[in-house]
Amino acid sequence: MNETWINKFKGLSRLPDEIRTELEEGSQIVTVPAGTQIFAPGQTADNLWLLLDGTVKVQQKSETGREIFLYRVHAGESCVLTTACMLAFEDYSAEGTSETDVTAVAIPRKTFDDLVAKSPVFREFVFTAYSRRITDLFTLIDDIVFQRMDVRLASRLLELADAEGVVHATHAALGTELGTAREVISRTLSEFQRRGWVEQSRGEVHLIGKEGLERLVKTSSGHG
Amino acid sequence: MNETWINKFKGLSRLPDEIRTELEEGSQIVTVPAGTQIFAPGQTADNLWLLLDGTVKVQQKSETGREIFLYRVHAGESCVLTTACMLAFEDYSAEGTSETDVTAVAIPRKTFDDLVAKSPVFREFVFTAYSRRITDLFTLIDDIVFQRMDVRLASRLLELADAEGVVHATHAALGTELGTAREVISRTLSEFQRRGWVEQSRGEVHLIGKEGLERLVKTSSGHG
DNA sequence: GGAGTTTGGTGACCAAGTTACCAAAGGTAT
DNA sequence: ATACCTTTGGTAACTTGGTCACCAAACTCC
Repeated sequence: MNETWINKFKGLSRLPDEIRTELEEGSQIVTVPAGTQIFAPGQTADNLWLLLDGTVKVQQKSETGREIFLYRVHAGESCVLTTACMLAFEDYSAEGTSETDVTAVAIPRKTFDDLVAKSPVFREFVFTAYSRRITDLFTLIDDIVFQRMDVRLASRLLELADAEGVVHATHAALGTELGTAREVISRTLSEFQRRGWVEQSRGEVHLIGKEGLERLVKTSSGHG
Repeated sequence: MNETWINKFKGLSRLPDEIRTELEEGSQIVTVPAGTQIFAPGQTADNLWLLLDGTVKVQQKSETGREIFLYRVHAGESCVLTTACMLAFEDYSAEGTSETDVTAVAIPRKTFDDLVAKSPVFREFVFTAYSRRITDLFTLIDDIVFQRMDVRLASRLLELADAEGVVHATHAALGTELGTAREVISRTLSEFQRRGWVEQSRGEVHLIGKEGLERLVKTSSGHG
């Protein structure tokens, strides 16, 4: 079982055998239930996490008590923000929480440091993860500044919908995801409902006209 | 001369002598005039730049043609975004331009990779730079989402003022810095003028009542 | 079933972004 | 100098989004 997880990570597939062994033996598979705080301000992170299963949501708490969603870490990705803490000894104000039950590989600082020193492939993997996060944040900033709320909400609903086209989230939660107020979500969802794109029930949004939402997103993002 | 620049970087002061030598001999001091594009989408970056003098402004161009300022690299800091490109072979949509004449140390990819492998101190320096940028971006997002424009403008004016308290920038330029429209800057500056905090002339804002601006910033940021 | 909590709805209001102009200041060619 | 163009800044009307205050319906827990 231990020999297979590395293949879940594209950037690690080219690792030479001896480094693979070191990585496998120097790390540990862990599981945490949904809703666990993985890292938080003031908390020392001693492991780099590579997600095998589940999702982790990273959000920023502002001093005024409000929150904004920054990004989501999926299976096959690394939660590189913990390394920021781990290696740079910097304070950060973001926190990570498991949204689902999560299985992950925990790589302790020592193994991490060792592998970065020894393996060019591992180095590249880590730097790629960093730069992906940075470019993701650029995209987020662009979105926040230049994109209309209705477009952002439509696109997020499409992302969050399950196989049945249902989004399990309260208006308040969607507000946090997009860094806006619950009222704005309520307003916008009413409008979507009026247009026949969604139906609502407590804690759920049913997408019954995905085409409309998709059209809104397509015509407004990019060069629309 | 070459032996002194390393001391400008706090994180590098603990470098052992042999690594210092390798860094000095494997890198090069370069100068570029104000207004030069240091890196840009689609352009390969082959060097990590450490700024000795001057400032570099990093901004994002959105597909709609608008721009938003992301951060400014000062002397004593590294322009780590180029490494993102360098190591991760990722597309990014941000571009860097020298705002002033700039002197920098250019570390070629090979030297960089070598030093990351060999030196724990250099490794920490690089990861610290990355995580500082990431946390800076978090702060920026927080600002954009939760802070009022007048507070953001006041704080930016105080940052950009020269020794005489004069900011040399057009309303449009300030708009780009803050990711807002020129009209909003004009409006807000008129209000600042009405309150006796600034005087304006073409391309310049004179801060004549810094206390007012500072008070506005202080009472509104953090727990105000 | 009653009390408290969570979730969603609404209206009024304010802040900020957009659109569409215009005017003033500066630069340039002749 | 003057006519022309470009850059910069001003303004009004309007739309979108965020805030505040309050209420009602739905769920939970005794």
